[in-house]
Amino acid sequence: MNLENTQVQMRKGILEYCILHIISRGEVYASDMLEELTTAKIMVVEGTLYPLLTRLRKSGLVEYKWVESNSGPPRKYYTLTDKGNGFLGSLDSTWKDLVKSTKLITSKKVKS
Amino acid sequence: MNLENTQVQMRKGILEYCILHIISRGEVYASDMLEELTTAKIMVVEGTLYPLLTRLRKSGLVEYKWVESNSGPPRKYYTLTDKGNGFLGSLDSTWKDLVKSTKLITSKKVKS
DNA sequence: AAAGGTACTATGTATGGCCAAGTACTAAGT
DNA sequence: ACTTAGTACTTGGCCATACATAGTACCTTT
Repeated sequence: MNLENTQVQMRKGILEYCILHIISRGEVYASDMLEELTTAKIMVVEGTLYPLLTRLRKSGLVEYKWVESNSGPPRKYYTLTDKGNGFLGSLDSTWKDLVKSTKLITSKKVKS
Repeated sequence: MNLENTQVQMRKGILEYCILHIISRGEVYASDMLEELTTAKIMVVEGTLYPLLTRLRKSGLVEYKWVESNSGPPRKYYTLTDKGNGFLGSLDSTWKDLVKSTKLITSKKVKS
């Protein structure tokens, strides 16, 4: 039980939420997402992102289409399905509740 | 990949953070923690809490002393160690960063 | 002594993030 | 034409946590 490990655990599920949000804003492919996540200081590696995208697709939350690139191999451009949109809405609520609950716990003063 | 599952994943790591916070405010035993977590709408069951407390103890973040109860078996009252206090401080930063990063992602407007 | 409640323990399952190695395609250098 | 480097995506295995479930131990009440 070290710090690094706990930080990893804290990210669980949140990544999925962030990815769905990014995709909801327009067609993107994996490298776009990695860039945006990195900018937001959420470190992610390929081995995490690609399996996650596969899970999302298998669950019918996202879909993709191949698009040719003029500087490398073709890319999978992802978009949200209707189901994915509904799911994202639920996650919004879940996340807000979680932040609120945590704030309640962590901002409580020492009992007198 | 259903909603309930994702909600469980989102909680990972956060529970540990909340528990440490609760213990940091004064001596408590398991049922006290369960009550406070439930009040904050963070649902936890015994099967999750007790193993977590054991992990925290084995890592030297918390310690406990037995205290007799006048209405049942004796209880383990937990307190934070110095190490636990330092750890909690780091988690505070980690959590704040995570919330900030998530906000950055989820509040971004659709690209024009 | 029996019944019920409280406090804690132990075992097994599932999931997701991560590492590491690998495939496939394109573009540029020689 | 062949090699090298870079980009995009895939796959298999490992680990830690949350949870369900069952079980142990102790105390009080009747």
